[in-house]
Amino acid sequence: MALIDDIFETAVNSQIFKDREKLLPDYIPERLLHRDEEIKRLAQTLAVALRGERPNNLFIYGLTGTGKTAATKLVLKKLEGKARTLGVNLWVVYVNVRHRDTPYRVMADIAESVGVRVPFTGLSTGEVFRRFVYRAKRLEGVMIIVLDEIDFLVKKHGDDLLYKLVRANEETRPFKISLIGITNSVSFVETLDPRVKSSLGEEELVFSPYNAGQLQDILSDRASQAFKPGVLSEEVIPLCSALAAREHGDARRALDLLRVAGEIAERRGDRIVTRDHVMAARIEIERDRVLEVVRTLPLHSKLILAAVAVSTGGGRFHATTGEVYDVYRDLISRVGIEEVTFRRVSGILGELDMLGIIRARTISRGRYGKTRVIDLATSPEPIVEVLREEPSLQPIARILGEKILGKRGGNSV
DNA sequence: CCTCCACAGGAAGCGCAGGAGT
DNA sequence: ACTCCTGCGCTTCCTGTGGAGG
Repeated sequence: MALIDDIFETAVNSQIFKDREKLLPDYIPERLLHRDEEIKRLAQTLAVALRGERPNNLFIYGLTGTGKTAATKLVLKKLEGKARTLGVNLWVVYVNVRHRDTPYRVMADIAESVGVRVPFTGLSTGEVFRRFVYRAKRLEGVMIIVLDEIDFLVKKHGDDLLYKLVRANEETRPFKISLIGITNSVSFVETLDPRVKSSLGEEELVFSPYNAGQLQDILSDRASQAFKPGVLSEEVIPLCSALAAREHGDARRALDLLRVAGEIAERRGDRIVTRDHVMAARIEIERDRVLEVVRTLPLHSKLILAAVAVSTGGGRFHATTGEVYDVYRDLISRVGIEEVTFRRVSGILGELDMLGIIRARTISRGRYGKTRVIDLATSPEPIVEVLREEPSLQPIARILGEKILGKRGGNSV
C-alpha cells in the first residue's frame, strides 16, 4: 500500500515537472519561435475573412514537426477570437485526414460543423455533401476548412473530394468556403488534377525545417514553462535538439524526447534529468510507437510481420518477398488459419513499409528476378510481445521467441 | 543485344458488416 | 422486410520491369 501511495504522491508532487502539458504534442503555445514570417503570411491571407470575404485557398508544405499545424491552429484561434468580438460569422473546421481517412468521414466532419447530423455510415458521400450544401446555403459568413495531412486522403481515395470542395463555394453562395491544405509531401501536389491544383494553390506557404540552434531555442522556451527550475542538466537540451535536428529538424520529436526523459527521471526518482534519461527516452519512444502500431494491425498483417521477423532473423539480415511468403505459409499452417494470397502479402508488405515498421526497397537481381529486399526497421521484441497478447497466436509467438530472441541469448519477459 | 526471372503493383470486383431510408 | 450505401480485407487477373546471364 505504501508503494501505491508513493506513486500517487510523486504524481501529485512532481519533483521534475511544473507543467508537463506544455510538452505534449497537441499543446499549442501562445507564441511560436522562428515562425514569424510564416505566421504573418497566414494571418495576412486569412484576415480578409474578418470583412466577410473569402480568403484565398492556401497550400502549406513542410516536413513533420516544422510547426505547420501549430501555426495554422494558432492563427485560426486568434482569427476566431477576433471574429467573435467583431460579430463576424466565421466557421473553422479542422480535419486531420490521417485520422479521418475516408472522403465520407471528412465530409461528415465538415457537415457536422454547420449542424448537419451525420451517421457514421449508411449515407453516400454525395448525400452528405448535398446536405451540407443545403444547410450552408442558408447561412451567411465564411468557412475555413483545414485539411491536415491531405496527401493521405488523395493517395488513398483520389482528389474527387478536393475537387468537390473547391467547387462547393459556387453552390453555397452567399456562404463562402476557403480551403487550407497541409501536407508534408512536396511531390504530392504534382499528382493532383490541374484544376484542383490551381484553385487549391491560390497561395502557397513553405515551412522549412528548424536547425539545431532554433530547436534549442524552442526547447529552452518550452522547458522553462514545463520543468521546475534547475532540474535539467545542461547537456539535455542540446542533446535533444541535436538528435531531432538529425531527423530533419522535427520539433515535435525533440519535445517528445524532452518530456519522456523527464518522465523517466521522475519514475526512477531522480532529481535531475540527464543524458542517460534522454537516451532511455529515445528507446522508449520507439518501442511505444511500434507496440501501438503492431497492436492495431489486422490479423494477417501481424502474421506477415512475424514472418518478416523470422525470415530476417530478427533483423540481422534481409529477406525477399518470396521468402517472407514461404515463412508466412509455414507459420500459418501451425495455427489453422486460412492463408491470404501472394498478391495480398505483397500489398501488406507495402503497408508495413509505409508504417515504417519494416523497410522495403525494390531491387533487380537480373536473371534472378526483381523483388523487394525487406528489413525489420525495429527490434523484434515488441512484435513478440503483441503476439503473446493474442491467445490464438501463442504458437507463433513461441516460434518467434525461439528463433530470434533465443538465439540472441536474451531471456523472455 | 535480348531473354526471362521473380516479383511489383494496377484494376476490378466480391462478400461481409453496419447502417439509412422507405 | 427490403434495398441501397460505405469501408474493409481480400481474390483474380493482369501488365510492367531492371538487369545478369546467355
